[in-house]
Amino acid sequence: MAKDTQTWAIPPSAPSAILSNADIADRLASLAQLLSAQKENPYKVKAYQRAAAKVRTLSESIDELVRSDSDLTQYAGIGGAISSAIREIVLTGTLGKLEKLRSDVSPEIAAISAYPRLDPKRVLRIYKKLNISTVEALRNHLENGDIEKQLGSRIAQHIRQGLTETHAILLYRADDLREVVEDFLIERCRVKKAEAVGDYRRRVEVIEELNFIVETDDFPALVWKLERYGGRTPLVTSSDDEAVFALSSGILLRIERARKNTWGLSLVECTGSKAHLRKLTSATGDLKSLKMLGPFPSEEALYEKFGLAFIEPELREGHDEVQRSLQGTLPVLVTVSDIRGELHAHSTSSDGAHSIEQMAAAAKKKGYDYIGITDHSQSLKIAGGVPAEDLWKQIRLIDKLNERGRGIRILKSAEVDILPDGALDYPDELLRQLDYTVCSIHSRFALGKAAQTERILRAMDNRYLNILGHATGRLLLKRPGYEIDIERVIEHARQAGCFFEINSSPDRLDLSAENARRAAASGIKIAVSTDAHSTYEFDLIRYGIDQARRAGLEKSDVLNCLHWVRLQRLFRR
DNA sequence: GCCGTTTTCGGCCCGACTGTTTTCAGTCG
Repeated sequence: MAKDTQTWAIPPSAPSAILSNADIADRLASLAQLLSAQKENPYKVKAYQRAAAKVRTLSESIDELVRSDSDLTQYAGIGGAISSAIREIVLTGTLGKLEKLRSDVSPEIAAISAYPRLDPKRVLRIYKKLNISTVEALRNHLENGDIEKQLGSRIAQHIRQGLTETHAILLYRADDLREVVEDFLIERCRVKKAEAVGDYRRRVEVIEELNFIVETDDFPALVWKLERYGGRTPLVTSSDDEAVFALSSGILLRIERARKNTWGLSLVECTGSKAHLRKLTSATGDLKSLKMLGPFPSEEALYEKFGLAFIEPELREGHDEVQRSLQGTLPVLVTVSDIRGELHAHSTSSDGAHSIEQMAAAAKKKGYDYIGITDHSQSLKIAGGVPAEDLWKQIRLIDKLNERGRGIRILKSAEVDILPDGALDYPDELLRQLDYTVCSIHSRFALGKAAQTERILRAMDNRYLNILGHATGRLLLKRPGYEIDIERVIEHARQAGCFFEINSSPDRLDLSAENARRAAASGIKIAVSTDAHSTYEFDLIRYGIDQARRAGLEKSDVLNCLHWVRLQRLFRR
């Protein structure tokens, strides 16, 4: 459990006079917070928040940039006013506007501003509801579950993230961060080799710690340089060949020293989960003592030595992969290049950014054979849900487009809302005209587990339900999904001939790898879909494939690795 | 407050539903 105020151990060599990017970002975020509490123009509030987030991602030292008179408006989200504010922070150590606001607001809000990630409006709501007035009480009510019980999981999640010292990030953010840190290690720190390992390499969907192994002759010099990453990056712990830093972006950075002739061994040690490594050592013996048996310059060399087949990083979670590696029965994991088409994509007919023709052209460019257009159905007004009569027209339009032949088949479909009573959001005679459907829940998340499960089962009883979209509705780091009895849903899907999807949107990744593994174990094929709302989002398929691989899925487990002809048969119930 | 090749001003989703904080803020994609 994170402590209230954690003071990182900063060795005397650290450049403590220099403001870190995190220090600067915190002040901008605090200002945003107080402006929001004052009911300032919400776009101004957002502008400060965006600028704070931008500052957190930079590896350059903002402090140094200011002192060398660099132009900060080169960064997106930082304009004239915020650039001046940053200059003031760096050169005077304080921000007049922020200090003034702090002295103007109530003591409750002033106290909240020590936690820049908290939304003061939400906190004040909680204060009122629970009749409390301090951050300490807020923390207590969070820990004993009152906040979740009385104000819901979304608010509780927000408070939890606002009060804790480290802040997990989504995998796709970690991808950007990995690139920036790796560049810094190689270009600025001059390490001979660097490779990301740990959860990141296993493609875990939420990252709390970014791990690298590096090859370097001078580890202390590397630590010295990393302490200057982003102006100043606090060193949390260090030893002769390992160091942990607290990055501005909120997560920890762990650097471990590896050596050329045991690089493969280090990769294995630093990539697998604890459960995996426990099982692995039953085949290899204690990994630490393997150094004597080496060299192991590559993972392949190590696996070969112990008669193991190569275990893909995504599988190293401690399920049955070590055993299957020994038996030579590991799955051949699905890859992005196995995907033949997209089964979940939106167009301008509902809330997408591009037309059906543009989406089709982009899908073709990706080498796909088919693309299903799954615009929202009529009930989902907020997302421009397509009225029934318009869907009839869209069906005829797609028929025409397909007649003209564009080198890609456009599938007639819809993302059909599953209504609270389990009915589908279009009449059967219309659904019958579609090539297939994706059916999803977008409302009434709080029905309760039993009712929510029944709702889905009833929807599956409709023969026009083909794929259950984002089955649990989770949004990573924002809200847990609605509660369902996943075992019952999987069993019902199996009997009814329904399929699931892994929604590749980086904040959904729903089904989770765990649920996808269960579904596949029941013999149910899974669509790996992007839910693209623009042509750019087709590339998110990578994240869906990551999770599919973590679930151990092979090409034959994935619906959209099939030719349309084959798929068409599976969709007829 | 930031941004821009249709814009240097007027945008920056948004509209219906939910639920209990009884009058509107939070939420869904």
